[in-house]
Order: sequence, then structure tokens, then C-alpha cells
Amino acid sequence: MTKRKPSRKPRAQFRRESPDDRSRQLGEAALRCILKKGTAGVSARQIAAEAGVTQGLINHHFGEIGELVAYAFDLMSDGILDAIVARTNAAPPTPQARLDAYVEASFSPAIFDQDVLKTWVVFWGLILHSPRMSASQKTEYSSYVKTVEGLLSDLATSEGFAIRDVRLTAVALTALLDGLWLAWCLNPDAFRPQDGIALCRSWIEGLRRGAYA
Amino acid sequence: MTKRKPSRKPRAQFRRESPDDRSRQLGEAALRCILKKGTAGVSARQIAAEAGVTQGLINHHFGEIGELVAYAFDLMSDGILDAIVARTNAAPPTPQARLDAYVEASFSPAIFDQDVLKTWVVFWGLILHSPRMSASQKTEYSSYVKTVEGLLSDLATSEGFAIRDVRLTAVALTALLDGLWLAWCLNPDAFRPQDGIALCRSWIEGLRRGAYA
DNA sequence: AGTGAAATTATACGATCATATAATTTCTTT
DNA sequence: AAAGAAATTATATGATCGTATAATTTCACT
Repeated sequence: MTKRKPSRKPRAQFRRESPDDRSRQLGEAALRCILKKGTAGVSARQIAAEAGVTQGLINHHFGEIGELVAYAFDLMSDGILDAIVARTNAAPPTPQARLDAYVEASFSPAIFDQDVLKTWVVFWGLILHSPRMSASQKTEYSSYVKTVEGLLSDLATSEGFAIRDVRLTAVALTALLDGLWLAWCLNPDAFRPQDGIALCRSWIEGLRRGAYA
Repeated sequence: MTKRKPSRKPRAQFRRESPDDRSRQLGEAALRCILKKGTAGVSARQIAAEAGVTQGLINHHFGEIGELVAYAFDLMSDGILDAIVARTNAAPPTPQARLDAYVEASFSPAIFDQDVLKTWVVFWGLILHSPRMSASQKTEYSSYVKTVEGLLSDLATSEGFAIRDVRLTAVALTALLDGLWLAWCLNPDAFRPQDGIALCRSWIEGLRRGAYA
């Protein structure tokens, strides 16, 4: 008598990992998928395959896939902000040097990078329809603006020029940075990283000359 | 003898339209779907339903769905640029009034609108993985920059101040506008339309004061 | 009024999607 | 070494996806 179901798929071996480690692996796999295929790369199967696990694991750790995407967003978001702030704090403790370091960090190879910015832009489009991601973005944005606000008002105090509304002015510099990121991401030939730095420095020069008083 | 297939679905009535009209209807339906659900709204079935036709019509007119999305992008893209340029040309023919009209148009209710900008941001994320849309965006972007370039150099000539690199400076103003659009789209409480105008005017004031010379 | 081109619908097909459930493996704790 | 918790896999299910094909309807033209 023959076996009725002769070919039972052998179960794959696996390593057991802590929820934190596995979550991070899945989050990073999600980022790679988004980079490779944009929104089309956001699927439980694709991300699981990229991470080298089965799809069930995503539901196990995140419940639904939207949670994983939001987690990946936080991962990247925190990484970028931390990197910029770290470089700012590594600068000499003068307002001039600190603000300039913030600008230079924004155009440094680790951040001003096609892969990073492409992923970033895709996230922007996802934020709008995810309350969870929208909440993350709001706090992250306000953290950005707060940081710039401090840098700008320190510079103004140090050099003795006036700024009518520091928060709005910080919004403007942040917007300029984001806008340059976007422009370069969609059209890398439009300008070079050093051009971006120069344009931000010119913006700061306008500030110095009282254009925002 | 009974009928073998008694319940044959009655075929829907329809109006016959020219390819151009139908294409535009489908394009506008696509825009509404993108607004409502973001990238998740981009599907032949959903767009066809939104337009009140069957899905086959999309393949008939566009071949594949990506073509329809690209067409919708062009539709919106052209609309925005045309509106801004029209308002610019409607201004008094002085460099000051024209540049200011460009800025004001960028924050006018027809363009600086949550629905419009949300759709716009979703497109940014789609451009990256669509060569067809990327090509459209590149020419559209260069058209934007060219327009701003003209406005800026006219102003500089008229008022007698210097701009080191007009093209790069135009890239900066364009980036500032896009960045403010993005910021306000993701975070409408960050500032009001008139604040956006004020920030652009301050940027121009910096230009006047020689910050980009 | 009739005819023919093409716009449109109806339908089918295979792929992929998200998620739920149960079986299995791993690894820590005892 | 035995056990038990939980991490992981395997599998199933129903929905939706894009697109192809054939049947049908509309409408302009004669």
C-alpha cells in the first residue's frame, strides 16, 4: 500500500528571535521593498520574502501590515532626525557653526541620497491616508521645526538681528530643505549637493540682512 | 421546455463618447480615486466605477492602467501650471507685480487646497517608479523653473540687484514653494496661506538685499 | 432605414492580496 | 532531560487585482 500524500513539504528551519529584533528586521525589509518598488512593494508577502521569513510572521508581530509600514516610517524618520541632530551637536558650540552643521548634515551623503530620499517621498504619499503615520509625522515635523527654531533664534541673538516670527521662519527653512530634497529626488540633474548647501546659506544670509524682521 | 439560463444579466445602457472626452472623464475619475484613497485608490475597477463605466473601457482607451495614471498626472500638472501662469500674466506688467502674482497664485484657494495638494503629494510618490510619469515631471519641473527664472531676472534687472546664478536661485524659490505645499498638506495647522505668502515675500526681500549675489 | 465601425459591456482567467487558523519548531526554564 | 511558552511555518479562504476576449450597443453616415 502506497502513501496517500507522499510529498509533504518539509518544514523550513528557522531561527527564533526576540520580538524587537524581528520587528526591526521586518521594518528594514519593508524599507528595502519600498525603495525597490514604491507603494507597489508594500505587501506582506513581498516584505516577508525580503526578510527571509513567511508572511504569517508579519501578522504575528504587527497584527496588520499597516502597522509594519508605520513602524518602518518611524524607523527611518528617527534615523534621519537623529543623524542631523548628532552632526549639529558635534559642531563647535557657536550659533553660526551649529546652524551651518545642520544645513551641511541635510546634504551629507548619508541623508542626501537617492535611495533615502526616494523612500522618504513614497512615505509622504502614504502618510495622508494613515492616521497612525500622520500622527508620527506631526510630532516628527514639530521636532524638526523646534530644532531649527532654536538654531535660528540663537543666531539672531548672537548677531543682533531681528526675526519677526521665529516659528514661521523655521517653517520656511524646513520647507526649503524638504523642497530641495524633493526636487533633487525627482530630478537629480537639477543641482548638486553643494548647490543645495549654497542655497540654504543664501537663505540664511537673507535672514541676517533683515528680510524676515 | 424551460430556458436553460433563465437569468441573463441585462446589459447596461451606455452613452457613446469620443475618445478624448472619455479619456478626460477617466482621468478625472482617477484623480478623485487618488484623493479618496491615495495609491490604494489606483485600480482599474475603482476608477471605472468612479467614472460610471466598466473596467474594460480603461484597457480600451489606455491599454494599461499605468497610462491612465500618467495621463491623470499630466491633466493635473498642466492645470496647476496653467492656472499659476495665467494669474501671473493677468498682473500689471511690472516685474514686481508679476512675481508677486506668481507667489499669490501659488497660495490661492484654487491651488493651495488640501484636496489638490494631497493628490499632488501622492503623485510625487508614484513618479519615482514610472518612467512615463518621470518624463512628464521633468519637463513640467523645468517649465516651472524657467518661468521663475524669467520673473527673477526681470526683477533683478528692474531693481538693479545681482543674482549669481539665476537658475539655481529659481530652483530655490521653487523648492520653497513645493516645501510649503508639502508642509501644509501634511500639517495644515503649521501655518496659514497668508503666512506662506509672507514667507515667500521675505525670501524675495532677501534676494533684493543681495543674499544671492 | 440600413449598415458598419468602434465604443462599451460582460465575462473569464490566473495572480496576488490580507489575514486567520492550526501545526510545528525552537529555546529557555526548571 | 523534560516541559511549556511563544516564535515561526504551513495552509486555507475569500477578495481584489490587471488584462484578454467576445458579445453587444450606439451612432454617424449613406
